[in-house]
Amino acid sequence: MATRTRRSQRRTEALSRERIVETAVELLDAAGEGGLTFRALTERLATGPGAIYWHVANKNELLGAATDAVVAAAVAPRPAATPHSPRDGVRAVALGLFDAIEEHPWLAAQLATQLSRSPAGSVAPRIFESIGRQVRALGVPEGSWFTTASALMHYIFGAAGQNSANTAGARTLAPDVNRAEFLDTVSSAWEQLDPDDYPFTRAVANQVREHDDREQFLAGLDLVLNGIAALHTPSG
Amino acid sequence: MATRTRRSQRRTEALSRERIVETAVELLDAAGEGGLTFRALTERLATGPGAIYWHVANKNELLGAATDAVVAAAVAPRPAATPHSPRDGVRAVALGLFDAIEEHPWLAAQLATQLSRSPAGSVAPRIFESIGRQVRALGVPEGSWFTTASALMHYIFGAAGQNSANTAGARTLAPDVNRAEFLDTVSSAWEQLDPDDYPFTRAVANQVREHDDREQFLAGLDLVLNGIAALHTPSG
DNA sequence: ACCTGAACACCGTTCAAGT
DNA sequence: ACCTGAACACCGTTCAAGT
Repeated sequence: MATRTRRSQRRTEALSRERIVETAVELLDAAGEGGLTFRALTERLATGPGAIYWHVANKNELLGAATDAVVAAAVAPRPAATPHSPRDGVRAVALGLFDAIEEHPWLAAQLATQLSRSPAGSVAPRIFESIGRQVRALGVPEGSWFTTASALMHYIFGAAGQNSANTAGARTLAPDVNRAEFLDTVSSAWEQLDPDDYPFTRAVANQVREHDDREQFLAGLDLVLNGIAALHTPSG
Repeated sequence: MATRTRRSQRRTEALSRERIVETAVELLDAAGEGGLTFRALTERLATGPGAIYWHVANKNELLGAATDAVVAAAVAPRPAATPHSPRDGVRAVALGLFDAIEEHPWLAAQLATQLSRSPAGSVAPRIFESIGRQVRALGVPEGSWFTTASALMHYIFGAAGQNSANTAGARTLAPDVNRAEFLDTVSSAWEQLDPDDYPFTRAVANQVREHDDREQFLAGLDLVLNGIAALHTPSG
């Protein structure tokens, strides 16, 4: 059923698990994992801690529910977009997760934590299904589905996580420092590393400064897609 | 265990930042992130919180130092092993990180958190340099170094993180349940998903049960390596 | 310089009591 | 069934005081 968020009349709305989760996501977005406390929650929802505990078992479950809600929205197929090719399908799913992690920087660490706590939960299958359908569309033989989908998922998680790290890092440094300035800081720090210990890192420091996150994410994704194609080319 | 076990010999050793970090790693290994508290630390080190704060600024810094210590050990080149091929070099570095995350399950989430807090810190360059040297050895042209090394690092982080999730998950379920039984549980859960919503995930549920983590990790790594080779083959 | 330990503010969680 | 809010155990951190 379609659930619509109505931002008016918040205070008169009845307390519900859904509204608690929604508020939790807002608090996480606003101030990171440290921003989600039961006190902040009770204040925003104008209630007591006992009321929240009636709807959710504990903070871990709440974090899990917040993670699931955001992931579900991220991998939900967009109505208008029908991909022209299987590769575009993979890119669409990947960018959906990439954007979600960028929009909710707390998500990367939470995915690692939540997947470890309950991989049989709803988050892992949701993501896996979404990626897997594209793998099937790529023409990968069934015996390789699991390995291929896993490899894609791992690349996407790793890359999106690192990317959100850059976004979050830029925020941590200073509120008014934008991403370009932040990358500039990292690049400069890398340029000043010991030449004997860090020759490679120093050599690419300049590429750090100039790179575009999205472009790089897609370039890496293409690397993985090429590897998949190399294994399963029909012509041989 | 209600009785506190304190190694009396410890007390005679001088307190140092190094010993604090070492003890922090032990606590993290034993009980996860929740196991690292200043109270547990003071008990083990037979001291007061003020003494610890003389050596480390706060808990975040301590977590960062613990992460760095473990990563440094993981990417340190092993004396005996000289890889036979560039690909073997990549595999060696990747497996070093893979094993470290498996041995220290808290590491995956900490890497995500710590890299976001200070990407200009020591952890990111350490890992990047280690992977980058292998990328250079692979013969990748310099203009693609950053993208290629990033893609490899992202895959490794994502895969190793997911893998540690399985290890940690097995521990969470029950102390005496081993990994095979845990994967069996996940597999069964996936088999019971809604056929309309999760056709792909249900189809691969059996591959979840049968897969070997290390094999799958290396198979995915080869996928990425094949993709890299496809872009930069000097001749066929 | 290095350490002690009581004290403080804040956190997640509980529960007898209300509607 | 759903909510209130005081209370509890525990946490990270501080700081006047000691050596």
